[in-house]
Amino acid sequence: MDEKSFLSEYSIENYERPSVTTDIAVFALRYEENGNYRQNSSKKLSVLLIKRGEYPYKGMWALPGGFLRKGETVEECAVREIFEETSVKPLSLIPAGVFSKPNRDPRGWIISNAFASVIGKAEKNPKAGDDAADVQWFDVTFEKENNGKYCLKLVCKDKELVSSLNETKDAFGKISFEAEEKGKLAFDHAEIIASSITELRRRAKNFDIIFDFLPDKFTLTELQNVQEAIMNISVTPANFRRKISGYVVETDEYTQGDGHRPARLYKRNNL
Amino acid sequence: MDEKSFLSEYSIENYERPSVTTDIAVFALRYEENGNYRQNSSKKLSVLLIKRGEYPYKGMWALPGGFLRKGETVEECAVREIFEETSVKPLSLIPAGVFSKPNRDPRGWIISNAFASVIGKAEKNPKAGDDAADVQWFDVTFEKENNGKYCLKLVCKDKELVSSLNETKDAFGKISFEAEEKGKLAFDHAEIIASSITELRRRAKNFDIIFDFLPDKFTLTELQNVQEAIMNISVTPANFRRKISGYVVETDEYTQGDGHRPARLYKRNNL
DNA sequence: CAAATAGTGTCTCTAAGACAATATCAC
DNA sequence: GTGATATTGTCTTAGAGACACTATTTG
Repeated sequence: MDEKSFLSEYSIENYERPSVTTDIAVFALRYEENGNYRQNSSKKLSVLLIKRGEYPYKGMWALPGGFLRKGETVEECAVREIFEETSVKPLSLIPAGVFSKPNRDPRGWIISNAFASVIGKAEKNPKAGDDAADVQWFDVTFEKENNGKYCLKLVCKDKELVSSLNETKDAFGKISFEAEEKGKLAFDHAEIIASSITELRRRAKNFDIIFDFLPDKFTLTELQNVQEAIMNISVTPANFRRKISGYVVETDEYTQGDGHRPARLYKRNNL
Repeated sequence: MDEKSFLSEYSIENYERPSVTTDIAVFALRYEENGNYRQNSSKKLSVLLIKRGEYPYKGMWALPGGFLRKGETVEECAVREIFEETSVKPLSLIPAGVFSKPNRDPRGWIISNAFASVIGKAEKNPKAGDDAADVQWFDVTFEKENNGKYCLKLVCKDKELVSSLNETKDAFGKISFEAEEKGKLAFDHAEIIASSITELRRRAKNFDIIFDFLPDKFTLTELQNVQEAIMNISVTPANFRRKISGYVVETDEYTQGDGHRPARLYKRNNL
């Protein structure tokens, strides 16, 4: 028997198979005006959530996502699902882990490929797709508390979803999060969001994805605000500018009409 | 209708599903004696490959791996498959990407969760499992060449598997490898090995996984050799010792009978 | 002018890398 | 003693962080 005849007789149907999905934590910055004409808007990290219109977890909030189709990669699936459910096109796609615990989905054996994703300021006008009752941006805070637990807080106007997570290490030292209390979040999505933020922060540290949050041209202060919002830190401008200098190129353009000194616009240094 | 009755009527069988596998690049160090009683053995990074006993790719070399079973996570699947096929138990398991291109497997729609894994010196006596015709450790070199391409060379005694890969960036800037010429490696395993080595090197840089290559107690020179073998670099001992000092704890034991000054044994600093 | 942000200069401290020097064992 | 590795010390340089200072705009 040769390979060709082996393959013609081979039936993949003989084995039980799981369903495969992608879930995507889409991040953007929300700009909050503070009523003072000369003060810059403050920036908050926010994540896109869908209110589930169908069972299971009907009425609860969840990440956009859906089933992998034949002929597409998990990355293509992620982009398609984001667009179908929220009419938003992402600028980046960062693997955030595979979630495959046997009982993570009440519908059955379903494993999820998680991604963190970023869209710029301009494109953030989500429309709810067919399956979703609502789509909203939620402000994100994710912090370690004094008791060693992590608190994930998602806020949208009057709605507040709070989860408490433990950091766990498996036998191989891999760190992940386990939700002790997941608030009104569907499935294991609190854990996926926690992993996504961790991955996002790791990359923001080396200026890896901060550019995706901004238009082509931006001021260094804006860029600094992005990093600060993602990582929940505050940096001294002089030091930030020194560190970022190799990653950006200056243009001849400046901001205008802000009630204070204009700022030079920069572009990313694509090296 | 409530959630319970929704779930009782829900049939996951209505959707077409892929098969899901794990493939694991198991790494260890091979010690090469060089015939001089006072000289330390040199260390080479090696990866465990299986000679396929069945179609497809019968007779070619492949990574150990296999199908995900119901009730296990992808990590558990990886550990089980390594043990079944090679009788080896890994010390670490590092996600190295999800490979889901539609035609990556001639048997059909099969997506693979790749892992890089490490086993210590002691446990490296592989036995071939049922499906495998042979199991061998291959010395690994993986380098960027002058023409910008990457060369993956796997050597075991007289056998030499050479692959040439291009570094590709997808629309979102994610870097992966595409095999131009994959030698005698089955499936897309050249690409998986390339991604695994990249991930391994990234972690070795922060001393993240170098301890897994050694027994509990080790000398600092051994530890340095591990990092050098993985990353294909050479470091000045004085500088390595300073950098590693926070990650290790000294013991009162020393090596003996090596034909040169004894070395203090250290343990990992589990903090 | 006042308020706010933009941008520069400088000091300190740490860490990385290069390199030299000394210590200790087995034969 | 010789040849090998083990271990420590020192010099230089690059970079991070803290902080003070100057520059520029709009109402």
